[in-house]
Amino acid sequence: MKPTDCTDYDFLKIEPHWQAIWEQARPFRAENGSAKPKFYVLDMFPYPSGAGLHIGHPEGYTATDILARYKRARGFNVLHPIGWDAFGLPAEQHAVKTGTHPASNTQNNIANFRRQIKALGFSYDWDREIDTTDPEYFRWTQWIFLQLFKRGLAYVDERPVWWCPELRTVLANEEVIDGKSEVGGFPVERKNLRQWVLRITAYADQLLDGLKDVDWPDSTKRMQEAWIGRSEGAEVVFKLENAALGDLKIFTTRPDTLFGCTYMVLAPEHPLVPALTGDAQRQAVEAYRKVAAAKSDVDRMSDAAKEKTGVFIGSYALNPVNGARVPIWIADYVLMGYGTGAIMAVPAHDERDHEFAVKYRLPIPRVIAAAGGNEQLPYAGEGKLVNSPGYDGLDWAEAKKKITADLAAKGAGKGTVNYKLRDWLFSRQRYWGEPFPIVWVGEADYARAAKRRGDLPAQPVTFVENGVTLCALPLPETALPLPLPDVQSYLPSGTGESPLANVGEWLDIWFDAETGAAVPASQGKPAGDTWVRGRRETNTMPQWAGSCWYYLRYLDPQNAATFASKDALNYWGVPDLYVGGAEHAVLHLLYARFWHKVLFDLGAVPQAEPFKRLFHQGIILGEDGQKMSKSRGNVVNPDDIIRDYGADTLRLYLMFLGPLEAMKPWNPKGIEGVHRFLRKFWRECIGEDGRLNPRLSETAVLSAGTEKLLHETIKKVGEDIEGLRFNTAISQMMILLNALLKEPALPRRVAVTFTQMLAPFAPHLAEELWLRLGQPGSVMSAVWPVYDPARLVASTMTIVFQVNGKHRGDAQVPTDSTEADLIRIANEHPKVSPHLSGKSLKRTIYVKGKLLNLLVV
RNA sequence: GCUCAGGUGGUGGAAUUGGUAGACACGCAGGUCUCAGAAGCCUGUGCCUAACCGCAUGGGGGUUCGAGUCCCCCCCUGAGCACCA
Repeated sequence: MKPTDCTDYDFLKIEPHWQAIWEQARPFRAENGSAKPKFYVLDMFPYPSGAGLHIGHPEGYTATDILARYKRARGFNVLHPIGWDAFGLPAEQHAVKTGTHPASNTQNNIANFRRQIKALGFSYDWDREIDTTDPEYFRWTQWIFLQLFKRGLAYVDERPVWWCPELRTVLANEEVIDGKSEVGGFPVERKNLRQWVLRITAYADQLLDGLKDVDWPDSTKRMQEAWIGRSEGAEVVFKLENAALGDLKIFTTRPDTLFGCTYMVLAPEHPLVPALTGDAQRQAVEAYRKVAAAKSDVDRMSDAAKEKTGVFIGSYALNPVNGARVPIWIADYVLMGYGTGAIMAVPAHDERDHEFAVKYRLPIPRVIAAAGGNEQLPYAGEGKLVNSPGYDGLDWAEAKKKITADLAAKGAGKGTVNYKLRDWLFSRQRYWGEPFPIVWVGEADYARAAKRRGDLPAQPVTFVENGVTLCALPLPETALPLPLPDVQSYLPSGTGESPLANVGEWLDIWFDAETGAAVPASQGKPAGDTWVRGRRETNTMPQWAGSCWYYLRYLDPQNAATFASKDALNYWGVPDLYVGGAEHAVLHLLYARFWHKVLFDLGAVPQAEPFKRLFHQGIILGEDGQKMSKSRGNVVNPDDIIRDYGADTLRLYLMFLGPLEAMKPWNPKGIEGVHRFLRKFWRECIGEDGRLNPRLSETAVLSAGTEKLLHETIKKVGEDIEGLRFNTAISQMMILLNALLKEPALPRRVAVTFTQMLAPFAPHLAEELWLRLGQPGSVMSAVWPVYDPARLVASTMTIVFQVNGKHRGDAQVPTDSTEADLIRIANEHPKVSPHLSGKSLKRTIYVKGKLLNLLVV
């Protein structure tokens, strides 16, 4: 290894020089099976968009890179990987437009991202690079899906999607704006399609409990808690007046208010509605249901904010606590997807019911008395029961328990828990995603296959289409990966299915249920009774799938036998630190936790939580304080900054901007400051002729104050890196450098130590100076400097003098000064004594080593 | 509407957790070098002052010898959630 021959700090020469060396020598390789302690630091891998790297990427990536380099210097075997979350809609849209395979566009974008990331000098282990669109990667995504499938955690259901008749395609939520397609502005409607759904709700409690064990930002934990939305209450059974129709089940968190129930509300889609509708009401009910059905959930919520609506449907239910006859309404403020889709309305003690009851003139009897005699309704707080025969005077918490128990004894209810969390809609009607390793077969064929297969779910996953029951038969694990077939057109099928539905040869097959082999149905049935007629699943997986488990593949990315070996899983475990944007606080981080917990239950991973410590880097705003966007023209391109100032300066500036987690504006002037700092240090080491600066000395020693500062800096920089406080670490190095500039000579060993501290932040410059300062090998393989605690102790201290709490002066005094000494010094102090003269000292407060406050009158 | 997180110089931000508010950097001003400019270097820079005094961490009140930091009320900004019964 050699340095460049630059005489000046020519970063355009120095940075590529070192990047070429790293490219060739691969010094950042993490070693599986090392005896060293491990440290796994993970970035959220990017979606390689056509726009290239955004300035927000290098922000988080620089932070983790500094930590990775620091940890290596502290003797850790560091795993610091990167890869590509490369399935996704933009690549597919590009393919539709250009007719080229999305893979080619994706590979181009990846090449550009890789170039940009390498230009920043990040110490990734490129031997572990992964790409979610690589069949050797998604083979394991499909494998994990099969594990979920086998455990009954995947099922199919008809679920609504956005369908645009004009474009003849389904649209993602983000492609629908105000009820119109984003492209073309055509009207869209809800259409029910067969969808895969993952039973994440089965893990609701575990996902909630696990949050206790992780070191995450509180806000993110709370968001996940709110998203899961656990709520305890009771399911209460109301008999219907028309007993032939059975019972009406409702969920409530307030069984203590049952005596205050004056009407019931069903969601408009509730299955009992048609049977409960009276002839006189039928027309109004039908009309209301139609309007509600046309609205999306989003519309329903925004409309609802304005005013509640509903219709009486002409039937009655019987309150199980007192037999009261309660009218049944439908209203769209009750959602079919939560609880039982039906509620008891207690207008006195629920704001929404109150608003509705006022509008439709329904009675509002009070059943909870507020403690302060507060008469205002609605009242949702605590209190004692009133107007509730048999329970009057009970405290509400007590009454909840007692009423629930009494209902249970009568078989009219039970305590129960509900969640806001819904099962995860896991399919997309798209081309550019992982195909489901599933073939749909007839019931009889499934039954035959089941005899030969041990990897089927306890209950078959079925779907009825045109009156025919189809069963989901998985590919055997040995038949994975199931790659995407080539298609003629990336346009959707026109029936709402993905473009895969157009590929007849791939779609309709003879399927060997034992081996997973397939031949086109057009070729006729091969010999042997393991062959069944099938149609492949045409949906693909959502983009979340690949990112749900990528942190595990990095442990052992080339393994062809399993997603990661047991040894690798045991040695590396899960990331010690995960850094990424807060925009993933719920979805990605919840989905990944869910998959990880399933893998844990399978015995496939050794720990229950995937991300021990999580950190969100803040958003970098444009110069104008606005969010960066092309339309505002305030986007900062990393390539430009690297060209003008170098990667080291960009890295340093991104970290100097402010606390990592803060949202902060980019300031093009501010970057000059850190660039000057690097130049200053270069000039301290290298003279104008390109040789070592004569200021460097083997024999010189620092002044006592600067020597102390050096040790303080070593301490602070190390601690700040561990705590991800890079802005203050940099400012401390600036303080030290400013002091070194004032020294008569610079001891070479100090320049060396400074280079080491700077190395994680500005690695190219540090490597260059390390060699030029005559050090052997690479700065990265040097052991991190240690500070001497004895050097941190000063012989003098600064004491602040206050008179009646006001700062009046300070003095340097020997550390062994007593309070009496200090009072004497204060009295002699030219700034302090005027405030003391002619007054009498009442009291002194001495904070040892810091401050003396003299109270006088 | 609800729940968090924040409001510190002209700007980005520091402040050992109750002990010198404004570190470090940007910007600005003056000086130095230069034929000149750029770069560099030196000095200054919260506000008000000639200086002292005084004032100052969104506003108001409180606790304390002492409050950016703790407590109460209000205002503003950002994020998330938003009929979940």
